[in-house]
Amino acid sequence: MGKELDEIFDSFDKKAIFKDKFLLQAEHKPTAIPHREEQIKQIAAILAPVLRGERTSNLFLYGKTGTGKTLSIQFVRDELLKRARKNPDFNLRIEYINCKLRKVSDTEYRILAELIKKLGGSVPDTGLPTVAVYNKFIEIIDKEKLILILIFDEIDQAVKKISDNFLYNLTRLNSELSKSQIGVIGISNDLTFLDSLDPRIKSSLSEEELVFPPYNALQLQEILKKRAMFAFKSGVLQDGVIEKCAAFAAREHGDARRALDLLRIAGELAERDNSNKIHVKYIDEANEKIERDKILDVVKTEPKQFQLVLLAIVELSELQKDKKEPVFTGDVYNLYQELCKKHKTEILTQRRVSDIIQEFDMLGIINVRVISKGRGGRMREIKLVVSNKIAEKVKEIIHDSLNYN
DNA sequence: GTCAATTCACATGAAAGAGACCACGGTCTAGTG
DNA sequence: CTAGACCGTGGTCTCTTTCATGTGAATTGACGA
Repeated sequence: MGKELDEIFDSFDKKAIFKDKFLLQAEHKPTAIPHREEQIKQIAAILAPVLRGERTSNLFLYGKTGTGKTLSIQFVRDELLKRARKNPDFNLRIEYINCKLRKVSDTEYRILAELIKKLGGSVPDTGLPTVAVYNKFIEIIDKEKLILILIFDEIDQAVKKISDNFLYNLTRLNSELSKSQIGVIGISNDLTFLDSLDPRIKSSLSEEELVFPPYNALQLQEILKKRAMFAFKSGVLQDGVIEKCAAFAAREHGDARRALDLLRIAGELAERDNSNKIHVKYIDEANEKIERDKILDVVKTEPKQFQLVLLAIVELSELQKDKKEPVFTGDVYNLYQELCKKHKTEILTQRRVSDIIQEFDMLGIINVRVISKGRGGRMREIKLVVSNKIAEKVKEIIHDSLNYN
């Protein structure tokens, strides 16, 4: 056994593939962001007044995932902070909050708590009235002259969960501050988000707007090439690998992050195979692996009731596959009830299951469309978007986790 | 045949309850001098 | 006398139920050509 392990470790030691894998990881911040020069300049121009200690216009950024929004804004942020340090007249703080992380920001309370924590205060996780947290927030900010810029990434998620008067409160907060000033930057990948807002909030939040268009395949290639040059040893990339990665990602609305992930995982797969070259086939494998990991991870961590609902969906779509009939809400609910009985679990109402189905849609495991069959009623048409192989795996996992507790 | 009303099977919303967690302030207890 | 243990109250959170209202088009049925 020891010898075998040695072999495994040895082969990793040789590092046949990577020179610097970190360059391909999502956390890596490149020093240059290709094809985003224009946006960066504009952001900088909009935010520049903070260097004089003035409030900036609120700013709103759109763009699909992986179009460089977060990267660009963080780039500008770092530059601003670098400069502002030289000016002792006031404090500049730019805080970044990702509203997608559930633990951080499912509620108004938590977002505020998170902000306060970042600003050096502390708030209990629960127990205080929200108003008290607001007051504490204001108190902390207004202690001294502070120019505060709040960046809310994926702000649409937060608003969906909370309601938009959170944003209203926030934009109105300036009037309660005597010394300090707050600027808000919202980032959203839902292009229709602004339209769904209350007009008053909309106008105050989006004093400035900026759109990040998706990268096209050529741009993606360029980005990948730049990174790959330093991330991989020379000569490990087979011809066409970059092109294929770019093509895959371009299909996914020009998602650069996805492209980089693909490349990195393809590299890892090659490494595991003891290959010293990344072949095109590894890209396909990597693509599959990303999908699989994403879904299996979700499935594993989902609570029992969710798993039962998903199991019902998976089994039904299996049944219906030959007939080419899609699955509908009612079918799912019926089977779900049976499964609950079988596993001695209490049965949730249809109302709740309806919501659960919708959550699976948002997680990207199923595809949902509301259709009307005329007098036959109105319901969701549910399609599983995972391959058969993964669906099988999902079933296995759910069965396991249901039987073990 | 045509057109509006009807009807189905849910979707979608709003409100509120249950049970868990927690902070805060007050009261009680035990250890200390 | 004081620090810490121990309540009770009131707040939040998540998950869920209950009640209410909305909805798109197939079907129905009355109507007129």
